[in-house]
Amino acid sequence: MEYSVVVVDDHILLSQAIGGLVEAFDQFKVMYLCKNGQELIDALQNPKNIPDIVLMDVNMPILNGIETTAHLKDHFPEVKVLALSIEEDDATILKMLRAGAKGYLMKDVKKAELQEALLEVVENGYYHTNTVAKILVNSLRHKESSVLSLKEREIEFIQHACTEKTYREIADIMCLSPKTIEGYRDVLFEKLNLRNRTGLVIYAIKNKIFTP
Amino acid sequence: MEYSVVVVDDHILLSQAIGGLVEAFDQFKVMYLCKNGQELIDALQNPKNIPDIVLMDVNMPILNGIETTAHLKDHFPEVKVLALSIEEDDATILKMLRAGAKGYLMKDVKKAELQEALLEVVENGYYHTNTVAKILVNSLRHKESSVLSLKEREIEFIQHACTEKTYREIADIMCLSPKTIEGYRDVLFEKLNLRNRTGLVIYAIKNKIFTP
DNA sequence: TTAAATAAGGGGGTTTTTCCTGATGCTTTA
DNA sequence: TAAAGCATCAGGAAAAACCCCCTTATTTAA
Repeated sequence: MEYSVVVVDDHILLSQAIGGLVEAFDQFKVMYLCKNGQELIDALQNPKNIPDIVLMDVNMPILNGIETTAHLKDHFPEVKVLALSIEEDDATILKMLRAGAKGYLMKDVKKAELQEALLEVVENGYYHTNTVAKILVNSLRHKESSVLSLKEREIEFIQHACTEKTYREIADIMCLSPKTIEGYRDVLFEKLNLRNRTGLVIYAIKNKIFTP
Repeated sequence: MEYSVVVVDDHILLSQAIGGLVEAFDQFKVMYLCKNGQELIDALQNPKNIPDIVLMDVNMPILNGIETTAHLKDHFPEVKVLALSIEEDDATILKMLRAGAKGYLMKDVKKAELQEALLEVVENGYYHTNTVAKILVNSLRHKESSVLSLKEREIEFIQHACTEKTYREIADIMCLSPKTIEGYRDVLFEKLNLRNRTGLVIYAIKNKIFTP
């Protein structure tokens, strides 16, 4: 019995290449390729197009891997998502797993490991490398820290702080007193252990709160 | 006659997958794969390992695509480098071409275009997509602006400015007077049209002078 | 071989940021 | 219902950042 696989990746060359690898595995067969999450969801409207496994990239235009995975968990829970990405930061991996991915592979895995991961996922329902396991354990210790505990208004402020605006200007835009803005800043410095605005900017970019 | 190809990419799965695609082309054969520029250069010490074409990723640890390409231009000019990357920003593409790459492919090209590019490179010596051609034209108009006209010392300063250090601390590290550091800053603000340090940080990240 | 560009440094003043402590009112909750 | 939590705002001081205008060598280039 062959398991069916769909590859979702906005880089066509890569999805074709990865598809080629999967085809080479006896137990697996590529059904089709998608350029983004929306294409996949559209395709799944036809029950004939429902695969056993989706090999999903994380960064995609239109509908990214996280949103797409969450959608699949709700509407096609029988489809197993295996994330495959060059993103290595903890926050992204956690988001993906929380969205329902059964495993997370860095793109620097070897061919054999891809095959093993695919097999594990169809047979046991999940596959996690040591790296990912460590991140999971860590995330429990630091319990939902950093990004996840930031409030909406704070995130909005951070995004403005990543521009050339002064705090006074940010206050005007957010319709708050400059002193309130300074309060936000002070709380964030304390909470995130930062010394100054430059640190905040770097933090925001690292944690994808702001994208340059 | 078959042309020999070497794939250099730190993501093993990708280099294997791309290698698989290349193998499928009648006219081309994969000699071996490398995980970074250093591995490639080491391998080339043996004349038997010199390929016709190198398919080179840009972002790699140890020795990146730009440095590696520059080294090949000097030491193995007969080897044709075809860049293959997800990086799409003008500065990177220009650096790569200036380093001696014969073409630059985005990773979202189709299989057929990869084959065409490979053929063009061995037959005509170069292959450029419309996108890349446009960037080249543009770069002539804006003649070497921005990043390229920054001096070594300025770049070093910018990288420090992207941390939480104060200017005084940066001055100590760079063994310069704080006033000189302020001079660097003022010149950069003027040259790059910025208002404050935050702007400088964002500029640095956008232009890959600093990577968070 | 002058002139221009570059690199390093400085004086002094203004603005912004940073760091305190504390106050008000509103909502949640024990 | 009293306490606790939270968002909002304030005053003031000190530090850092920003801005302009300037000097002195050294190197480069016309």
